[in-house]
Amino acid sequence: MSAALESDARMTDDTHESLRLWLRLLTCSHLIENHVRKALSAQFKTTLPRFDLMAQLERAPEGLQMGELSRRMLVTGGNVTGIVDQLERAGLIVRTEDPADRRVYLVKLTKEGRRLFAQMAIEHESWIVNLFSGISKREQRALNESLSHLRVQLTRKTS
Amino acid sequence: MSAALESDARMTDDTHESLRLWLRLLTCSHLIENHVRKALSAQFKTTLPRFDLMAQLERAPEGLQMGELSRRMLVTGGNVTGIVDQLERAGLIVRTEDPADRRVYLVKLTKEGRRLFAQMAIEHESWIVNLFSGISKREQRALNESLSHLRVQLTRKTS
DNA sequence: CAATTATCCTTTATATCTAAACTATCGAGA
DNA sequence: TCTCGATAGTTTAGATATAAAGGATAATTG
Repeated sequence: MSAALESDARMTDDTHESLRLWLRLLTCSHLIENHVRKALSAQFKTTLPRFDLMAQLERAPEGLQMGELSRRMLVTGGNVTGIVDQLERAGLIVRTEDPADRRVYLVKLTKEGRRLFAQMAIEHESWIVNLFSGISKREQRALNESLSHLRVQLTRKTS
Repeated sequence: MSAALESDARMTDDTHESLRLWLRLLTCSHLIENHVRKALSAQFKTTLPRFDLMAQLERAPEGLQMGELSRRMLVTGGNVTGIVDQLERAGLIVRTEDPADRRVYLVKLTKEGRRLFAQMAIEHESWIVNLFSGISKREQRALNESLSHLRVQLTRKTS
């Protein structure tokens, strides 16, 4: 991001390292995101947020509340409302009312949603495996370890 | 993303590792992005894409073409048009005409843009250093190394 | 139990973002 | 030169995004 100042004498080595790390993290994410977005659009006429939301629901067969979807997807509630509207209109998910708490919806995949997601997930797997195929399994494990650690720290610092 | 299928017997270890890696990469990016976005909004009433665009220009004092901004920021040309419009309206950048090629604009920071970006960059540095302060310098270096390698592979595979 | 506060979701206004179509200009050949 | 394909940038329509305000329901508390 502001690697613009990387050569600034004021910057310490730590600053240097952290800024570069952030820049690279963002670049890698965007490259993968753009690739997956195009593939989802070309092969399934759908979008990354919709796929992401369906993936969350696939992992939670009992259904999820709107707020829980918002937390897991790291986006605002209003955003979730919009994506759920689209997927519901397409018949891939349903809002189920909770008799115990009338403020709440339980969102679930429909049978058609589960069927379609299964197809998309298989393709998605192959795209990701291919994108990461250039780096060794040992290095992937090391990256996974470090990013897991980073995620914990970030969750602590940004919550 | 589709970690939904992580327990699927069909999945190899490689699939497992790559999917988890992609999921963690995306999560870390979003956590940092959201934090920086809120800080930019609160302290400078601006947005991440605008900051990003100004950072690109700061690194290129001679100015950049719209298309070059698009490539460096990993977003579409139409998107760059919109962000440049906003920043130009705010007096932070200017479109300069190129007499040699009338299709082209050279976009540059104004004096006010450079002044404001310098302030923002200092704050931005401190946010990033803080967010990464939970992991050791040695681990940051290792992450940097691996992500650099990954970026090369991704650029090859997604271009 | 009535009033207040908190929670859940949606709506609104605005800013990104993409894909695709469009305009203007350049450059390479016939 | 004239045409045609390539390049640079914008515009359009539609889907994500946010922040902030609003509406309904639940939970708390005096």
